[in-house]
Amino acid sequence: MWVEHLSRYVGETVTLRGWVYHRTRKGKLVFLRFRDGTGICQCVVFKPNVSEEVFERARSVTQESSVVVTGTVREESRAPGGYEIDVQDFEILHLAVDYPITPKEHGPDFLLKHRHLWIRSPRQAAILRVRAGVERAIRDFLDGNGFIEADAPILTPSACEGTSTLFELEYFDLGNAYLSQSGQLYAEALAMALGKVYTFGPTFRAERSKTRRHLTEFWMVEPEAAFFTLEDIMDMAEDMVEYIVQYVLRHHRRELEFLGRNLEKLEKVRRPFYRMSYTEAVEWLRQHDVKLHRKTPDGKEILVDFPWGEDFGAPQEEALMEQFDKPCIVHRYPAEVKAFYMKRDPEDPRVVLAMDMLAPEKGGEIIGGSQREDDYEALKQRILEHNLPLEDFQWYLDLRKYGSVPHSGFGLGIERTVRWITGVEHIRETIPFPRMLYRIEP
RNA sequence: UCCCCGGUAGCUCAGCUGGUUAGAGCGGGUGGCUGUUAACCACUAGGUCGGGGGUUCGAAUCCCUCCCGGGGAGCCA
Repeated sequence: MWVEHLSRYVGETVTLRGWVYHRTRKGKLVFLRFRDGTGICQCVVFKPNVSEEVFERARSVTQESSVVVTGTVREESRAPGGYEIDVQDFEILHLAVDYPITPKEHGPDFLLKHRHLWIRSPRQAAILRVRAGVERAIRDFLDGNGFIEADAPILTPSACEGTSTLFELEYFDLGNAYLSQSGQLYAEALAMALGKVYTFGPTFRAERSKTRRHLTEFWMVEPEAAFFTLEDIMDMAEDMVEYIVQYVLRHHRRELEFLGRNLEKLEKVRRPFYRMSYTEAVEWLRQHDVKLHRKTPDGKEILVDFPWGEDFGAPQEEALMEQFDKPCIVHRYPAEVKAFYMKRDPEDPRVVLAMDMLAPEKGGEIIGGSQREDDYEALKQRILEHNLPLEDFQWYLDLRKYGSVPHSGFGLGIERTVRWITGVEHIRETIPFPRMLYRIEP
């Protein structure tokens, strides 16, 4: 018997097992806010209706004690949720002593130190339910479109996107290994075996970033498909994000409402999304006088017109997105600012066939993807240009040696997507146990 | 790595232009109340004012330094 099914049992006597979320005492009445993970319901203990011992137990029970409640379900407009339990019997399984998180305000440091308890609060539980919904929607969409889930390794021998952001560890007698920062290279090999694949798992970046958009451990889904071009992968990314948002609206409306999310804005997330090339985006930034902070060699800060060739930072992306009410894909970035494996645009060798999807409402970058370089010599050249150890990439070059085909893929960050859809400000609330620059516990 | 902000009761904060025994609300405890929604009322316990050093007759308050946290930049999903 769970709280979520309570409305089916009006007039009946039920037994609920769970925790005391809140208690109010009022003379001969005790109100208990009871939660069991599926929902919250109010239990009323009225002294004349129960034994002396039961009333005393209810009166003295503490927040987050585990309890068994037996009583009659009734509709009651004064109760939060519309239903309440008229208690006949009340048993304490375990009395919680000095539960630290009260219904009042707390600071982020305190809450994060108690993350193992913080997740019991209704707001955190709602966010984690939406997260589960986002993950379910992703698998639903990809499985339904013929993509095979194929997991990439987490322990890897080399870098994927450069060596500055890797967590390093010792791997027996074989030297250093690293925690994966992307499953993409393996996804490419899997796509050559299975056609359309996706990897889904945790990834790790040893970036020293301290913002509300960064975690050192985050989850990413990375679809990769043989014979897909940049255009194909952009269409698919739009399809998938539309599906995720509409799925969550359908299945987690209650949680989104509880979180205070503006649902009308999410309803608008329908294809087609906006699209512009990097070059068009630069023109827009210049026309709208969005400048770039630059440091001169003598350390002075100056403002300059946004130069073609520079990568966008968060301030530029935010300025660009203010005009849009749904996501926008920016494509064809300068080759210099992007990863070595991205294919050059045959129509403009200065740019690569890459794309980022930016979410509106300060959602930021949620997707990064590209068409991959499929020519053996060109790829080898890029690896050398980026000063990467060729021997580590021999297997990856093999993919261009034995039946190379055009292929594309992208990575979608789960936490950033959950952050955007729920509207929570900080990414630390979108994963059960966040890993950040200065925080690894609990 | 760099820039900005902060650290006072279990929690959230006030006090900080130096001056007696350091305050409030919440939470805890005790008592009161049959409808509370973060209840209310009364009483009560609770503090090396982040650590170290310095200035001073006197430091929570000023200075130095270290530690911890928050926000942002860069980098990225």
